[in-house]
Amino acid sequence: MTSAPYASRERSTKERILGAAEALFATHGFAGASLRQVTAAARVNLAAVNYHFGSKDKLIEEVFRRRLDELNSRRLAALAKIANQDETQLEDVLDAYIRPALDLSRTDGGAAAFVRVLARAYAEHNDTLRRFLSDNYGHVLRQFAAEFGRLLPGLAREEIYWRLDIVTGALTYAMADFGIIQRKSDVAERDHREAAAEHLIRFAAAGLRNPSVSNSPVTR
Amino acid sequence: MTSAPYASRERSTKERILGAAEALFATHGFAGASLRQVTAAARVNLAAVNYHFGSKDKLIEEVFRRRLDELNSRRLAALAKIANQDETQLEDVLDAYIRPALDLSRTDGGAAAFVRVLARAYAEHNDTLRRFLSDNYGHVLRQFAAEFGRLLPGLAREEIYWRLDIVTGALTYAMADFGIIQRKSDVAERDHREAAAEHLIRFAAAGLRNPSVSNSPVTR
DNA sequence: CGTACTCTCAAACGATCGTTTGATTCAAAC
DNA sequence: GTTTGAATCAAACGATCGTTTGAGAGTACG
Repeated sequence: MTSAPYASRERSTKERILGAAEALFATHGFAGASLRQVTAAARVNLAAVNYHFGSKDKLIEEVFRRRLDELNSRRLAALAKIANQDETQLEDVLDAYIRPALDLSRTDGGAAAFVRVLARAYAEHNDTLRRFLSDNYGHVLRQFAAEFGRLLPGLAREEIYWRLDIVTGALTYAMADFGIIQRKSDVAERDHREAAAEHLIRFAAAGLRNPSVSNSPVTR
Repeated sequence: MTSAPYASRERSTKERILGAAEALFATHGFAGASLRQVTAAARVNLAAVNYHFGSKDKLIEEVFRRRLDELNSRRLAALAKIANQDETQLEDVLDAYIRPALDLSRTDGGAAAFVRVLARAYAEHNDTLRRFLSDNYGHVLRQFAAEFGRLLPGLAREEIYWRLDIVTGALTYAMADFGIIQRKSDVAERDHREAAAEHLIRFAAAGLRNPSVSNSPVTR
């Protein structure tokens, strides 16, 4: 149980599988990446996946849980530093929401692939996977919504959620590097992400500060 | 060639395959939906796909081309009505960009599934598919960027593209119905989409109108 | 009629999929 | 030294995949 005879020679078998699966799922999708590809990339035996995780589906779940827990705790830690303080600006809360996500997408060591896995999970529209995300995500969203509501007292709670939803959409898109903006070859990945984060925060701040309209349709 | 003996009895075999493929690709992904599922749903023979389209990859391409051409022409038609006119508001251009996309996502008859296929295509991160989208999409984006630039003379062209990219992200997210906002059971699908479009347009207008900042980091 | 051609169909092809099996390796427990 | 049990391995399992085949149905044209 606690021995793990091979554990010290490098990263453990489980970790190598998780890393390889994360990268391959991001590139080829859950159905598109086979366990043979995963185990070959991780340089472990094919049977190791079913031995350590039970099945391919369980492996997918584990890939999610590992990164999502880290993202959630980073976001909440950043929020805790600024919540309910007088000098807190709207941009600070957006920063706490956006930057951990974009940071995760540029971490080396395999985490970069996760954001595309996450985006794909949304696209999969798999209800069980969706509920899994909602369960591990809902309380974070509620805490951010509360802080946004404090800084934007003129907006109804439902309006807050509408706008936060828009921000999340743009952020998800940016995380997956979907964008049409081609990073110039002389701009480092880090700088590009930083520019994306700043643009997104400023854009979102302006959108969130927009005064609420009563019930009229869009001005035409 | 022109006879098509079975064509008149219902929709053609090709059309039935395209419709079924669109729906199943959206639900299960390109790799996850098999040709046996597609042909069973379309009530055609398994070999019909390879006969009419050549391969599964060609079928995927055709699913895209059919809907993308329609979206592009609708957007350009809406833009042509308002471009380069004195009384045109920023919201009008956003409407021309956003509403055809959201309309397409609520059209019955199968088109609704396409938006999720489109979102998935982004997530797939397939370079050939990406280039295909860029080729059939780039000129539309440039025309919109030109009109936005006319209405926002204070913004550099690169800044326009950054912000338009953010709008596209939020729109893609909304099209796929990824949102965290749960549509209430007493709200019709149409009304929900309409509310999403209006929120998105207002939010994006505020974000676009935000004055450009020189080179300083985000206000903290 | 016969010929030509398009389309459909059942059946099978080889390849690859996720999973299971049973033997083997190796470190720790006794 | 023997036993124990976790971990790894090659090999095979049945199922399903995309694709191909060859025969047959149906229409149009001479």
